[in-house]
Amino acid sequence: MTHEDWDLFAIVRSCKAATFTATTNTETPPTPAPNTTSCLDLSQENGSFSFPNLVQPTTNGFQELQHQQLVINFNPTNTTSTTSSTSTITSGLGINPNSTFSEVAGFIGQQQGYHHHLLPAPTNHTSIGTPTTTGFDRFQHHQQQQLQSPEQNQPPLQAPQTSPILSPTTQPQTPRSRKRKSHQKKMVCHVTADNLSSDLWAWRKYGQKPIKGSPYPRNYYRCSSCKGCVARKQVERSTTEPNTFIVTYTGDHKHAKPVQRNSLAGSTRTKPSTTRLSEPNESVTCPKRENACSSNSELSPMLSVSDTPKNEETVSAGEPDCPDMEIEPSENDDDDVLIPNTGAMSDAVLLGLTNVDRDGVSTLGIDQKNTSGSCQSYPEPDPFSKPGLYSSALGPAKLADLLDDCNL
DNA sequence: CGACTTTGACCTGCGC
DNA sequence: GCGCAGGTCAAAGTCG
Repeated sequence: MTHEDWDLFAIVRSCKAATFTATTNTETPPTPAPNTTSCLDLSQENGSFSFPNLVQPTTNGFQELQHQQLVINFNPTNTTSTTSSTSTITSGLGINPNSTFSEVAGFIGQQQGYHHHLLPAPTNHTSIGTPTTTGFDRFQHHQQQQLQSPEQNQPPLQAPQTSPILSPTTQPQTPRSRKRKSHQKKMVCHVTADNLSSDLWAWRKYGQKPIKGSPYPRNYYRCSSCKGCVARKQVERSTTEPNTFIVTYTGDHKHAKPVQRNSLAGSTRTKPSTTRLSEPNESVTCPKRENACSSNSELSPMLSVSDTPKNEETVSAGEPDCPDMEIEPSENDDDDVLIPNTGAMSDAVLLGLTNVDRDGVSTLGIDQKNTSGSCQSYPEPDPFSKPGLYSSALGPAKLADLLDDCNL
């Protein structure tokens, strides 16, 4: 398959439903039959599927946060704290923002059969049932909650600070802080290749490295919605579950969450066609950088997640975006603020990790660069790096073409 | 022209 | 201290 093909395929997939397997952990068993839900479907349910933004007229991230918080708040048992190693969070997949915990749980359960996600994992992993996009969002809120604990009911959503950017706390951004990521707070999400998604954030690839012990390279992305944004995302294919990708989010978004999926990302390549796949609220969309930054008010206090060394909190999201979220231990809780992204990433991205034949066969086709050490060669260029792939603002027409090309 | 991807080089943390 | 591996930078090239 050619590079092109792959790209197309990726794109197509990204437009198809996202399938999330609720793989619970790395040690997970065979990938459960994917719950196939199309993006469209998901978004249909009342903005469910965590595209609250898409559905609700949000002008900034606050509103979203607010309602998301609601979702999180309902969980009294949520013991996840910076110190605890386990917590259970359930959030609604396509759930009404005002939904109660039970509602949400029920919803998830019935909808995805993620019941098990509602239960704390036997291990130290935390399960979270979160739907798409918001797997991270929710997670984020969860964190926020934690942070806000006592003294603060501090309205995270409250008036945005004047300072365009960054909350003081989340401002590490020292030039080139090379702190070992492994020690940073991060969220690990396991998603299936089929899982497409809806990552509203705009990501820009800035590196790719072969990972020792894995035939698949790891791709590094940073948020491109806003210049100062330090949010990062790493995507790599699971060696044990070829069909599963491990997405790791680190850093903190310094701007409002885009309401529209990857809109722009500042790219001129992904020309939004006249008709967007997404919703109406474009005005609020993600921003071209300037806008985005200006509203970062929403940045709320993030919680440092877990610190239990070795005990990662696993957030199994019942949501497609992040069926399996793990909060990795971090040594430095202080400086690393974890920000959940919109959980899912586009299929294109995910798929990009490896070339996968249309029949699902992985072909390891990625350009590889070898920086130091183990060098593996990947025959083909990174498929999802092609312009327009990552940013998913494809117009229907274009999409149609692509689909056509893919014989889909 | 601006934003993106690619990719070699560089930097840093970590284990020995 | 050394070397490995992971993470990031930044120049070059591409694309719309």
